[in-house]
Amino acid sequence: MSRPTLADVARLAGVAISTASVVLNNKGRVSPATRAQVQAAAQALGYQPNAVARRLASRRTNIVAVVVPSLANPFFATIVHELQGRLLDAGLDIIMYDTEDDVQLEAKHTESLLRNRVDGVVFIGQHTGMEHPNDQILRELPEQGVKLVLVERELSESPIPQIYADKEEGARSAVRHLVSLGHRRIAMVGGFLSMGGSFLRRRGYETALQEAKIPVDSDLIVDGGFTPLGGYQVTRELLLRRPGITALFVANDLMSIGVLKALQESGKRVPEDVSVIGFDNIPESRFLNPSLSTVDVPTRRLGQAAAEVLLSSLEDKTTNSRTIVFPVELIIRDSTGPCNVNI
Amino acid sequence: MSRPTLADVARLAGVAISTASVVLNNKGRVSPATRAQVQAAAQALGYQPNAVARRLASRRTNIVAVVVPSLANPFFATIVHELQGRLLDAGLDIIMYDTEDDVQLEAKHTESLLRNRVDGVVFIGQHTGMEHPNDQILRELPEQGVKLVLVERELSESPIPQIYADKEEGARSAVRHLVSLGHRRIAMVGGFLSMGGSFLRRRGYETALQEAKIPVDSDLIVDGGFTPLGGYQVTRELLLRRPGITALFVANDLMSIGVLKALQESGKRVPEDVSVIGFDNIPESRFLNPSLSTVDVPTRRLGQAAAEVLLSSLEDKTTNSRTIVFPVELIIRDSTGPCNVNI
DNA sequence: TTGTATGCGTTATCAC
DNA sequence: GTGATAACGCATACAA
Repeated sequence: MSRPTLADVARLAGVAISTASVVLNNKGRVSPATRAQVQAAAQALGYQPNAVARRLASRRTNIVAVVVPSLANPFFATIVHELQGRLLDAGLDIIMYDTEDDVQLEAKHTESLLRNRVDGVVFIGQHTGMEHPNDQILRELPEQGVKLVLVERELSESPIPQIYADKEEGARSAVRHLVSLGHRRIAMVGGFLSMGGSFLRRRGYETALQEAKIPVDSDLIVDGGFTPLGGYQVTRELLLRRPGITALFVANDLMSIGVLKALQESGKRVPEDVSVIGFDNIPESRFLNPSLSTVDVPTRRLGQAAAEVLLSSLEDKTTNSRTIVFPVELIIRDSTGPCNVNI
Repeated sequence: MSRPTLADVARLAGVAISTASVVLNNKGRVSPATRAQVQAAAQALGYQPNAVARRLASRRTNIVAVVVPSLANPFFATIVHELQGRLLDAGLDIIMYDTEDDVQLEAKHTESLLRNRVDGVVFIGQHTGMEHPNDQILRELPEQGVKLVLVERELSESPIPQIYADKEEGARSAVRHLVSLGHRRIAMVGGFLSMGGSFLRRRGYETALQEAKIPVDSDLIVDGGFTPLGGYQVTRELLLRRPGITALFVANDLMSIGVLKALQESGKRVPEDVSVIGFDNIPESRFLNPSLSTVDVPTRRLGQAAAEVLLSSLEDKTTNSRTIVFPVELIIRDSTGPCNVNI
């Protein structure tokens, strides 16, 4: 037979459907006797409430959508991991949308999430420094009655809560660290530069250079696509074009792995000949050879904070719009050292 | 005003609700004229069908649940990434459950997915070599009318489709590679050994040793918890306890990073003094120092295959129970070399 | 081709 | 306390 419904439970318990509903939801006052009967009946039938029907009737889905650029990216996957834990704890269901870094897919998924009448949505992205094609869609979500939280994604002049790490300051302090070691020819390996992928980090990089009276040479800024292979290739190419560089600021640790390899293959010692500093502080950074200086990003806390903000936003009727910027920490290990080149 | 319903559309178009429904679902025959009217009305109102109501009425949710041990684990995250892409393409929604490697949570999530009346579920796990506490729950899912696919998780004597990589054979060939290089004191760094986390790899390891007439020394089998830090710690400890080992088979590449570090710190050269071979072939392995010999696991194809099997399983009424074992490939790089120790 | 009527499984608002 | 009963928004079998 098919799955038991509330009607089946009520019939077996000898009560009305509404009574059974009240009991199973711990709502109104019910006599202990009938309460026990209903619970026994539900137990006996192995009754599992139909969440779909419940949603339709209650006008609340208890679903939140999580929109993420790519689960294949450990940085985002970690955020999602933390995020979903809290959300699940709160009894919510999570519909996951992986946009695969595709703007069109993102828009499509937004429609889908709307059709699903989700109560809230967490949008994870990357600061681009420019208007994102889907920004307008995001702005409209609250009007549709959907609670929204942005993680690592900016939306200017908006009351929507935004949560992100202070990557600009992180980049600035990383580059200042290199400068303080005497480096002046400092390259930057970014990711998705044309799409603004490492926009804030680039701005921090440039700021730090300017503060040190070092001219910004856009020829020293290359795009490694955030992958080890990209970091490797782009560094090889950079080394040929600009053999004089003594330090690299790399926009994430994953790329740094490829960067270190390229350096090593070309006979450059790290940090004696060239210093390298990464970004993110992924678990493996500490164990690279040499261990990687980097900037620690509190990835997990980003996810936790997003969950908390959304949760409270879901409870309150108030449109609380707090924006949280997490500080970032410079981690100095063995891949950065004094500049040994006289200029 | 609230969101428009099908009734609103029908009213504006001057037709019956059912007609509007038929038009928007491309079902029965409708005259081009009314079709256009309905579409225009829907357009004008910005109508988005309510997926919840649709599900309740159609007795099909078009939702599939994905249950994964941990999204923080890149191996699983990659599988999920591939998986969800196909599923989303097929117009399905995905409810994600991260069990955080917790058996109880997994059981709880299974109830939740049942309440959601999902059409199908993809269970991702790890071969444990033993009965899993939740195995019984899995066996019952099909009875509830839920299509089920298992990825990297075994369920003995079951018609449920199972998809996994041939990790046992991979481990065997990895260890045989070490043996062919003259190694005899070969340690294994596994993960979650007590929970059977690297069960198949361990079996392959032992088989290869036995084939080479090398006695299995359980003292050489340690648990690194699948993390770089774990690999590092456990290797340091192993080196103290058993300085004579000349090769290590490591159950995943992530741990290998820590293993290499520990070796380097203790003055061992790789591969001159000690050979190391990993597992998974993650993108960074090629760029480690030295580049890591490993076993390539077609992670992405696992996800793709899971999607395809579930999709066809969702269409057919037939209980097609195909089990797919993906072959695995030995990748020899610079971290393995001839044994230079006379025994 | 189009419309009517019923049902999907709950929640929620009332009377009783 | 308890029980009818009306939504919830849509799909679908059937009638017209």
